[in-house]
Amino acid sequence: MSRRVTLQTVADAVGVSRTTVSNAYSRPDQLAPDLRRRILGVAADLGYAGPDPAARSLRRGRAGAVGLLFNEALGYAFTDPAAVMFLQGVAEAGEPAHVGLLLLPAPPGAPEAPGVRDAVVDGFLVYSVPDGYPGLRAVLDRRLPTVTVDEPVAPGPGPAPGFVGIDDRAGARAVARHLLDLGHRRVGVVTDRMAPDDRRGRYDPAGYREAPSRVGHERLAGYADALTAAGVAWPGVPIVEEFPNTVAAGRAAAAALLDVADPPTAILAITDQLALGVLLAARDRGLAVPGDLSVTGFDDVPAAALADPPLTTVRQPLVEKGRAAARLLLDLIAERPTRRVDLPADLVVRASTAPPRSP
Amino acid sequence: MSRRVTLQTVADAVGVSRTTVSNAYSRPDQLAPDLRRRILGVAADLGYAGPDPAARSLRRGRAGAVGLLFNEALGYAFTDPAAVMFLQGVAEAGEPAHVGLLLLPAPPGAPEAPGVRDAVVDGFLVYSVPDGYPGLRAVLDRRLPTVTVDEPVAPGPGPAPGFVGIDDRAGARAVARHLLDLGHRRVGVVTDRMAPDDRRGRYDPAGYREAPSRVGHERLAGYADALTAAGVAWPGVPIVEEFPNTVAAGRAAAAALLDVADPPTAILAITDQLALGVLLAARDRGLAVPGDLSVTGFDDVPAAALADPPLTTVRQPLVEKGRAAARLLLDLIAERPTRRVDLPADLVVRASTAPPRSP
DNA sequence: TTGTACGCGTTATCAT
DNA sequence: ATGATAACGCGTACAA
Repeated sequence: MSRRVTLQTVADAVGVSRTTVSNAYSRPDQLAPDLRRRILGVAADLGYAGPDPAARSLRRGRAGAVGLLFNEALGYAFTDPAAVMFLQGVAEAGEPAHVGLLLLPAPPGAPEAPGVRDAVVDGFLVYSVPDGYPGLRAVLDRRLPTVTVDEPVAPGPGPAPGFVGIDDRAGARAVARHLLDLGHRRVGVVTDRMAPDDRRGRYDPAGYREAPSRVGHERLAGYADALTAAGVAWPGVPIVEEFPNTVAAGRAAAAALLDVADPPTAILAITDQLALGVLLAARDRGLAVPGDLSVTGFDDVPAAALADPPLTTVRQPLVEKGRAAARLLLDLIAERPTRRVDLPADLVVRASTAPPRSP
Repeated sequence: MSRRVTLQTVADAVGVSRTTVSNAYSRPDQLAPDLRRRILGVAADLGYAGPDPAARSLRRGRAGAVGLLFNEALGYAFTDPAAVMFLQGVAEAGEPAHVGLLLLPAPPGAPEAPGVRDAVVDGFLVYSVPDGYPGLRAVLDRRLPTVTVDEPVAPGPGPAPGFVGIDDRAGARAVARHLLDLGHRRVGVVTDRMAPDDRRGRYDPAGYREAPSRVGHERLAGYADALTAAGVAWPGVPIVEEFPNTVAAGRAAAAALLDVADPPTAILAITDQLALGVLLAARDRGLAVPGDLSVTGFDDVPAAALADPPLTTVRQPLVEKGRAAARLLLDLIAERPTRRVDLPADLVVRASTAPPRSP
């Protein structure tokens, strides 16, 4: 077995210095064109695959890629339309800058995050990962430029992370008020996991060991704002927690809300995915939406508009969120001045909401 | 400005050798636990971010990540449900192995593919990229373990690429035969780009400078098999080419097929996305599906079942394709024996097809 | 359990 | 236009 082919091998074969071969690849203008051709030719004959990216990255101090961390298993992320749209935005903004996107495996369960430690990247994008997740700590420990999305983090040892988010509370307030304006007073709430504790069932704000997710907290607070202002006792509104953020989970959570003596006339779901599940649960029980039950979501993923009936929800600019996050990170990496980005969240009224049958 | 903190800095501060500090991070069992704690403590005080991944990767010869190349701009890939499901499968299979997924920016337009050249990876996954694309050449030049999906490539200078695909021809034949069995004889075809030439409009097999995509070629061949066998003259069936693979493109392509004197009673779309667009084009013209027009797709993405009417199509196991591709690549990287993987493609009859109104 | 010595493959700098 | 030299930061025999 012969030794691995490197710049030196090629240099020796051509009879020039390593530097010249390097230039042939990385700075074509520093070279006589025909010498360059000769070098490339010999390299091809020798089976040289080009400058080693790891060595190159080590020497130059740049990686040409950014790492992405998700709050769930990677396979799941591609199941969540909101995450996919975010990724789309990131890709759109990153492509012109020629940066690769390194998706990191960091399941919430595993305390270690070897993928994060070994990632050859210039910075990190952290999507919707509440402070306290082990993978997030590993990211912060890398002390690289970092942007968190949706969930702000306590500043760590490294540079202060950038942040991109929306006004979840105002959005939630708007959709809850919409329901109240229609006349609803008996409402229920379906929420995704509120903290890494992985609880299911009746939500009880007390007793969480881990810090809650900002998004969950804010959306619930927005609902509370509106309901309280309308005289509906907020602790008293039934809230069911389920995960992950899927249609199936929404269906299950709605069951707990619906199968009681005096069911709500409207259900606020904290995400569209969950709301889609609530729609199914209503159908399971022969309940007409919005006749017997009004249902609202949050996010406005494409499926929301296509649902039957089309979902009243809160729109957030998901793709733009990805673009903004990527731009912010690129600015951070280039040491350009940056600022926090807050995107809007607007109520979108469609056909899944109507006045309650019996007020 | 002080010098950058490295293993050596920490070693000096603690009064041990570099090796020991390295072990503290990478081989905890080679160390007295309390010495390790002291080292880690000093490292934290010094602001040491841990072993540099580029240097580590250079030294060990492994990257812990695989590169992914797409046939379209990255931003677009997240728009294509089939691509997203593929990614989901890849992520599922890659996560247990702790491999990162490096999504590479390589727009078909750009002849250079710097992202590919600089990718610190152990292998490549190439999704649906026809031989001849510049980015693909760059991948092959890296001479790393590679798996191509859907489109086989001519063996290059490096190791022979693995391949994962489905029996597109059989699937296409089945769906075309289904239409023929229903009594259709006047059909039209809508296809995605057949080659990198980026043509739109009436398809003419001649005159392409670039090699055609295998998938497109095979699916058309499958249609031809069935139609010819039923006595329908294949060159004679109108075929319209559009791109990219989107609902909008399908709508536009269908218009060209429908707005003629003697329109087809059925349209075979080469992908579900395009078929969904055909459905829209039919609605635009007040044509009932399947009453006035039968429509078929290919892929069976989730939206196909949810369409109005639900789409008759050919199912391919998209997520499984991703898993298989990732497993194959991992095997290749580990120098385990591998084989080509062929997945099934099955006809799924739903409500978008029926006998023609007037035979 | 800890230290020594060397090499991983490249690019920046400066000289020629 | 080309070459010599010195980092870049780390892992791993091997010896102690």
